[in-house]
Amino acid sequence: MRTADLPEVRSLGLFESMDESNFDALVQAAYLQTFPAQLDLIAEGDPADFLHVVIEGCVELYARANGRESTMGMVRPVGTFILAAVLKDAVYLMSARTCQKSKVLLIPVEDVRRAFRADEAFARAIVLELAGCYRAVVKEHKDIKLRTAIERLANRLIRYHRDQGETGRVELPYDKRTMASLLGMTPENLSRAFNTLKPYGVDVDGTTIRLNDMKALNGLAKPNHLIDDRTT
Amino acid sequence: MRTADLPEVRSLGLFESMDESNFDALVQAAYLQTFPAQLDLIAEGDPADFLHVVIEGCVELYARANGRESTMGMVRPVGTFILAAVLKDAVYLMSARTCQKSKVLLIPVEDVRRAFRADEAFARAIVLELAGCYRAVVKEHKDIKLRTAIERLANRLIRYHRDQGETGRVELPYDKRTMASLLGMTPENLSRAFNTLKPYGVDVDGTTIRLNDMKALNGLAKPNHLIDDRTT
DNA sequence: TCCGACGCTTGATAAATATCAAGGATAGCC
DNA sequence: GGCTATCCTTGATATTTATCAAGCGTCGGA
Repeated sequence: MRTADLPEVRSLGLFESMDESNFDALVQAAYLQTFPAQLDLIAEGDPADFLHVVIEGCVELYARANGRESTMGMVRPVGTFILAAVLKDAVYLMSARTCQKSKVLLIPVEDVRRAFRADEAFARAIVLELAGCYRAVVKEHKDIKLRTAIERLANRLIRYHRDQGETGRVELPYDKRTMASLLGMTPENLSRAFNTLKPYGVDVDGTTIRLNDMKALNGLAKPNHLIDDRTT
Repeated sequence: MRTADLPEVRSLGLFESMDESNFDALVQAAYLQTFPAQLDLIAEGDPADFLHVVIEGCVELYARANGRESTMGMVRPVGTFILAAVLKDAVYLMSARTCQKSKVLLIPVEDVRRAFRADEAFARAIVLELAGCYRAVVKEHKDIKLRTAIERLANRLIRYHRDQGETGRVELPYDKRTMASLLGMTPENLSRAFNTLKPYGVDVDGTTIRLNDMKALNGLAKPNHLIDDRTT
């Protein structure tokens, strides 16, 4: 890795409490690479080789089965992916590809494990990151098992609205096809879901959504912090 | 905890590599309790107080939202639940109740965290358990996003069949209402799904299922080890 | 400027799944 | 034995979601 990138990486939650010498050793072995958009980084079924940390850009996690494909999640800075596979020394359960030009830190599995053993602060940070990812999937799973497609969309809009500062306008972070897959529906259905939400003050203009009646939208969506909050 | 139960607990994967004194301290603080069937152990939204380890019996994890309820998973010996909430010091995302009379080891959160800090072997065991739970949910999530209800049922039958020694007969481990919720469908739909599988050699007699044409069933189900294998 | 590719939308239809209502089997209990 | 509660199944129907096909708009390249 280039020394110019060191401070940036050092300040990430995952590494900031690490011992200096352990961090140096970890970084010595790691690669910080920039990938173009739409590039496949890993494929499900492959054995875990590197822990991936997204530094810039955005990475899509997706999975395939029976000829179908579904977006399982999106990783933005500063998030990791396939941490569980690395720790268990198992194969990847999901594939990953860049959505945009992205900078990714790649740390060989054996070095992650060595640092995990050697550095208590790193071990604790890893565990918190892992627990966070786990809880995120549980929430996704609750979302899809307990809500209809329209409720999922409504809640997602409310969530993005909050994330973006409650201005009455939401900018969709991904194209609609990706949004649809992430929400567990087809693109056609997403279009129709937006139409269904029109009476609740949801106006669509490309990737910009206006939310004109939060009260009505909240009434329909019934947001639940045990599903929609990302931080807890 | 009663001293009579000590060896049994000591031999669990989570504890067997622990230092003697650390194990003693942990066990000193823990409770081994037996609960009757259908008893609520924790409720989603409550702050994490104990790490739960199922020693005997069976515990159902479930969640509610918008007036709906869904079974999120089942924990059998020797599995833990709500480990992530304990480690993150957060609220539970799921509720839990016993399915049968069950023996559960309750370890106060602060003692788990202390042991995690003090004992490297315990920390590693915890991480492996957490990573395992995480991967299990990812698989559940893939199952529901990538398969139809009938495919989910077919694959579940194949999985139980393998677990039970491939005798051509499967004993359902839970009643059909619970199976339906676990598989993300209504009880009525489960009944119909069984009927749909009849031409594939699936014969239902109460909780006993005969699988008379594994080739046909496999052809329909297309099992995928990245979804159906529990160990990796 | 025109063209074509692409992403999105819409309509028509089909398939999957849920709901509501009723009926049967089974098991525990008096 | 008969009663009752519970669970499961079945049928009829409604709702939700997907599929297929076409059309519309935009954007970038020739």
